[in-house]
Amino acid sequence: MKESIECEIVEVHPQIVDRLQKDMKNQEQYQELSNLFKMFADATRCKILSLLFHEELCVCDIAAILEMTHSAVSHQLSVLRQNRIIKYRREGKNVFYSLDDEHIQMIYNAGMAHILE
Amino acid sequence: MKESIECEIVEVHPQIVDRLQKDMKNQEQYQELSNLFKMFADATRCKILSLLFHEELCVCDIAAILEMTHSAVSHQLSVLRQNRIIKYRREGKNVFYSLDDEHIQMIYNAGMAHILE
DNA sequence: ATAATATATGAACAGATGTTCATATATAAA
DNA sequence: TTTATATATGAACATCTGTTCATATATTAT
Repeated sequence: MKESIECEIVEVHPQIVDRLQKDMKNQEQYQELSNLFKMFADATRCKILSLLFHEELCVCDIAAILEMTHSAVSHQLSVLRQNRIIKYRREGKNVFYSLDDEHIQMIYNAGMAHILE
Repeated sequence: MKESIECEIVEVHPQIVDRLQKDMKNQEQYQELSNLFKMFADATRCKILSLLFHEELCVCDIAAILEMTHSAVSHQLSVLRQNRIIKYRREGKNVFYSLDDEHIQMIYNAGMAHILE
């Protein structure tokens, strides 16, 4: 704690700290942003999203493609749905999922571009 | 388990499943992609990155700006460094951190565009 | 060499996350 | 209505994650 308190008083570069601290005022925005990225921060969800880039799919097909239980897939779809990443449409017994907006693919592609460089 | 086994045998749309399953072969790539997004999936790391978009900064300044302990900041910088998101440069007692490549800001901006829509 | 400052790091801990299992709901067919 | 199929969901559990605390290392000044 000693070093911490001293450094807050002494501040290595006070003008830099003062200037940049103003950009940090919107705490909620960073929380929202990190929550968005959290949706991409799991391999299963990345796979689901990359599948939905092709076409809308029902839970059963996604589970079959990924060789996972329906429950695990449904839970992840629920997370993605609650975070407005995907939307759904019921058709008889099936529920078809698709992307909610095209920003999602842009984020995904930006990440993929980094991986593939 | 019953439903799961039956559905893997019956497969709701076999041709769709067969076709899309081929894209799923590169499991490692999805792991790598989700690991990349994990770097953005924490509010503290998002703040650190947004600071480094402006200029290189030392640990002490980042800690002062974010009003966090040096230790917490240093741990996060260590995570970002190990994942090649940021690089560092020592100058006397200070260690200055900066972005490792410009893809990082593109990913961040794509996420921010979604938030701000 | 000693002290001070800046940063790094290991261990511990609490909280978050993802899957599984069991069960519930919804729709359609018989 | 009963049965089968598709999906959803709550609880439990193990694992992962982020912070704190204590301590270590590195550099500079005295």
